[in-house]
Amino acid sequence: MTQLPPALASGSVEKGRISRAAREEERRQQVLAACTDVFAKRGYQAATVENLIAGAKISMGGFYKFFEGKEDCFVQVFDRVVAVAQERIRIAVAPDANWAAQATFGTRILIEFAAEQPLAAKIVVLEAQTGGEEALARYGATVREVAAFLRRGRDEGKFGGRLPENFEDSTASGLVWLLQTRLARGDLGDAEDLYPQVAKVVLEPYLGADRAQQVLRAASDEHAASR
Amino acid sequence: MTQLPPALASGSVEKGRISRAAREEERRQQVLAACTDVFAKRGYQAATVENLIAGAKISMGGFYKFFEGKEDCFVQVFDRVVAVAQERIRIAVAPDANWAAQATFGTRILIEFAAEQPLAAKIVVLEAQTGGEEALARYGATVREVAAFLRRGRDEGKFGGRLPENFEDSTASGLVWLLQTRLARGDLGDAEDLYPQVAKVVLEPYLGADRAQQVLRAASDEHAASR
Amino acid sequence: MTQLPPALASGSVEKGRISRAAREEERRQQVLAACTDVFAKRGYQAATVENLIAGAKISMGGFYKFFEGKEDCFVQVFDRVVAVAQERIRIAVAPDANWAAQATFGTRILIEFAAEQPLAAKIVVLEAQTGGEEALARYGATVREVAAFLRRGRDEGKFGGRLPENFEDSTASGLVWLLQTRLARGDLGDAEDLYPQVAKVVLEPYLGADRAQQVLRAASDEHAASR
Amino acid sequence: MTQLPPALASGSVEKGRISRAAREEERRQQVLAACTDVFAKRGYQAATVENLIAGAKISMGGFYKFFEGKEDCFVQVFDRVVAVAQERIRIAVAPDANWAAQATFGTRILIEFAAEQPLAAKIVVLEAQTGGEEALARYGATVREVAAFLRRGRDEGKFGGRLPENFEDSTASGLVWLLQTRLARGDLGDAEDLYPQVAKVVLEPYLGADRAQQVLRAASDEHAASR
DNA sequence: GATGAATGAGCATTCATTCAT
DNA sequence: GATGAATGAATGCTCATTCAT
Repeated sequence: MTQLPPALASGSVEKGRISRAAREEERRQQVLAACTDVFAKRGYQAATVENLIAGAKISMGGFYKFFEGKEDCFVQVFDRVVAVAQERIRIAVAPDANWAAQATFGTRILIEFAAEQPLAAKIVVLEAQTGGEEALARYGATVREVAAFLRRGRDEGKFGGRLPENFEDSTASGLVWLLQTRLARGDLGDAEDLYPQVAKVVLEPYLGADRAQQVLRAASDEHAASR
Repeated sequence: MTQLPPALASGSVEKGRISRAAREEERRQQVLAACTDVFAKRGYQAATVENLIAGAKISMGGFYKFFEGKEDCFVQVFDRVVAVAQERIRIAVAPDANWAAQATFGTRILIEFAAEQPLAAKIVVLEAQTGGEEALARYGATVREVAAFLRRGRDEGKFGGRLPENFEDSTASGLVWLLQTRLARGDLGDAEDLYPQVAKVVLEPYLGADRAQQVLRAASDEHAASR
Repeated sequence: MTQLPPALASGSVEKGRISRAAREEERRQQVLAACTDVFAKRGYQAATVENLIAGAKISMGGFYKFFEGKEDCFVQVFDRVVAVAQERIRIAVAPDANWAAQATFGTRILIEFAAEQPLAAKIVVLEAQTGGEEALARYGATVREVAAFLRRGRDEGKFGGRLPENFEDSTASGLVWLLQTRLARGDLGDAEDLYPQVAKVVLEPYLGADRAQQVLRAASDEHAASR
Repeated sequence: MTQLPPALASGSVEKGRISRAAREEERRQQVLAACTDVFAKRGYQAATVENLIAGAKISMGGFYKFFEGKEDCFVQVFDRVVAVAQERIRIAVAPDANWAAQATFGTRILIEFAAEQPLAAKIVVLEAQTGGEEALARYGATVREVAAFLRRGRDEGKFGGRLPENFEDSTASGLVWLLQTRLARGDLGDAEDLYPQVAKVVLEPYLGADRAQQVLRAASDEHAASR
């Protein structure tokens, strides 16, 4: 099943409260993870609430305690997947690194995430298209966030200036889709091979082929060394 | 409305029969085109049979004469879009040209097709994901066909050998998605800018950066000259 | 079952059309009549759509062809009952008669109607209270119509002037309720006894006790003579 | 909120027990009063148990300690409203007074009660119709009780003999409905005007117009004097 | 053959009631 | 004892498919 994020805050002392709140949060994450899988396997439209409660092992009433309805459930699932991915990147990427390093590393983390949790990735990329208005809005917002990051790359290299206006939007959604399609077929092992290819597509438009190559090689060495 | 392919064979002489068969085929194409738009605009799941018969201006009974059901309708729509695209490529691309030329030209045709008929493209790339088992199978088959063509590129350049097994599958679906996302936003005008970028992604892995550049430039010149 | 109104227009000649339109209208009236009974017997809230389709012998789909939903069904039932009662009164009461005669005769018709179709009466008086917003609005409008007629009685006698503003509203709903309660118990035979009592309550406030008595006696004689 | 009846017996001495039993009874009355309002405002069917516990400020478990279920809650609410009204009448009406005096005074008390607590009145007259079998039975029983009292008026005047068998049932429920409709519109101020009219309807059938008038005038004078 | 009215299985959602804590 | 989270049966409604005309 789609993995859980590690409980975030855990410094509390008082026992009873912890246990209650923590167990609730854990349950919530379990439910969201189970729903992620159900949505991913059946598709947003085809997944029935009955499928969801069967998958999450909650009752009908429990479902409507957690969520306002099926669409709300999907939106929360979507948000959780995005949040988990963002958290992973936040933890892994040095905030004071330069753009190229952040982009390279972020790409790697994303690919690894998608490789580990293809169903979660499917939610964000594919099912969001049929998950109702709210889900579409979230999808758009997420793509814009990624695009906004990429756009900062225009200041990095001499090639940024000549790019078309919406270039980053295409790159952002195209890349995620690339991952998704690939991983949905179960080729998780290829993720490692895929990474340089993807990173190259990200970097080249901004840095040019030569510097992109340099950056990638450097990152690769560093990664190998850190093992 | 999504455009019709020109009637294929038209060398027949006998008048009554022709007229009958031709009119039926024309009607069939009209219906499929109308259904393409309905599916694209509403999504496979949300489109009701009533929407389809309203869009195609046929009766309920007529619908079930043409199609076995809603899913069959979608599959036929899907097949028709693919067939039309293939026909266009078949007509445009010289069958005895080398692989690089075919790839370059085919890419251009595909991009132009998607730019002209974004709704049809949406059917193939997006809605096929929620169009039932059969549709998914066709989607997979289509991607594999494209991938099979690409794979022949491995014999062309010295770089093909080191590519991962499933490399072409990713490229195939990734590229189509790139188009779709871009065109769904209404940026039809950018298609022209998009083409070299896409073609580069297709050619480079097989030919290397330098020869890819050459091929593209040559194709571009030829295209400009043919105008 | 709650009785049907006689088909209204019947002078058409063309056979096919008549038959079609007439049968549809007849079916419609049958369905409304059956729904009237179901709503009356179970109450608006307790009646399920399944009860209604079982009672009207239509399918689920048929129900939603006829009605937008359960509330719409109730509103249409309500409107039909009111329309039938109004039609009866319109036919029976001479339009150029004076107010007292109209009131006397109208009261008789209403009582007879309620005696014949207690379930229909229950719809208008009781169930309308729990039949949703639209039904409540219709109820209010109907009561106001009756009240408006009664109010014209203020010009007839010397007593009208001293009546409180909302006097007619109370009288209107009170009287119908009186009928309903009485008839719901199955005492349909008493309707004959009830009539003079009710008419008296209607007339006295406007005409005074003496003239009310006169009018009633005259009406009674006329009615007896007409038999 | 619907008012509470004064605690009934209070002659106990022992402090702890009193306090315990009294507090429980007080709580019970508070809960019933709150539920009265919830049922009256939302209607029996629309009121959810959650609404009731929110209104009565008790817990879910508490609710099922007090009541067997929603219907039982409604029945108890109904019974309490009837009991309070009866208690008021019992206190106000001299038990050895003649029938006419009791009827006149009782009518006044009832009207005043309905004017003060329209929501409570709504429970008895309107919502009881949709409050389930038991509630309907109680409604019938209550109406019969009132009718039984009225029926004793047949011995009082020379007119009682010719009245139809079920005359009193109609009068009883009709009158209460008259009040309800009137008060539901918010015309609480009119209650004073309404009283003579209602009392007249009650008395006349038994005493005849003249004696009814006398009795009413006498009661009116007495009432004025007692102020 | 062609039509579109009729069918009814299936779905999302609500809420009275129970029972573990 | 008191609490309120969990349960799941029941309901209003949609829509793919059939079949009488």
